[in-house]
Amino acid sequence: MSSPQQPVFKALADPTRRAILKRLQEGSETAGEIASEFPISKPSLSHHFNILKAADLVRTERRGQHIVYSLNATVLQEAMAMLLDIFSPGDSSQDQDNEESERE
Amino acid sequence: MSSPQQPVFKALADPTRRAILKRLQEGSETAGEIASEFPISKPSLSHHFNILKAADLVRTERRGQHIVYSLNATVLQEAMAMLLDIFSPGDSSQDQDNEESERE
DNA sequence: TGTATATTTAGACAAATATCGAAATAAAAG
DNA sequence: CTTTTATTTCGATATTTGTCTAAATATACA
Repeated sequence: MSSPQQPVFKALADPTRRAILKRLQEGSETAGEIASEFPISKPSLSHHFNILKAADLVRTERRGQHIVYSLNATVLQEAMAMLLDIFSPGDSSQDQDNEESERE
Repeated sequence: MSSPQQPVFKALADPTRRAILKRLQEGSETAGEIASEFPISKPSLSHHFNILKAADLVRTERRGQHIVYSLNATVLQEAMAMLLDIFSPGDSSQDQDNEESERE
């Protein structure tokens, strides 16, 4: 319960971080491997990792010198559930074409 | 195809804007009505409206002096679809407990 | 212990963002 | 045409964000 989604949506707002998540979906990777795939510096990536960790979107595991990052899909699902809730609150009847409720 | 989701996720990153979307889900409202529900100034709200419009998350309709805002649920659905794609790319079998990738 | 490799932290800086009050625009009403 | 009401645009400002280089920490290994 009590999912503080602010950090999750903040984390998802950056394209680099979304790309990291997508990459991690295909399998856990070390920080260095991820860094080698992006055109930004390792400290910058580390900064993004911190934001993803703060949002609980990724988990880390030390393996020798390496730190392995892996995806936490549960939080991603919760974020989706919250989006679902926005456009159909507590009900499954989503009316895609939101007709004009003429109330004054 | 070709959904430029950057502005959508940026728009969803702000709690005020998510609250606006949630409010609009319950029915279209004029700018003034929405503004009266939030503790920030009307120019600030107008700024948020612009961001939501740029992301195509809301539509507007002039009605006399008022401007009526309504939700565009389709774009919200597309954002969810993209989240879905992050944690299970092109497949529907979502494994909630992402154990250490025994897939290739 | 000392050196190499992997990753993070510290500090700085430019760009983006959220906010405001004041002024501008648009439509309605007198 | 002037005033009133609704909303946006303008200009300013403080905070947050993404990025960098340099330095620090942590582990492995000779």
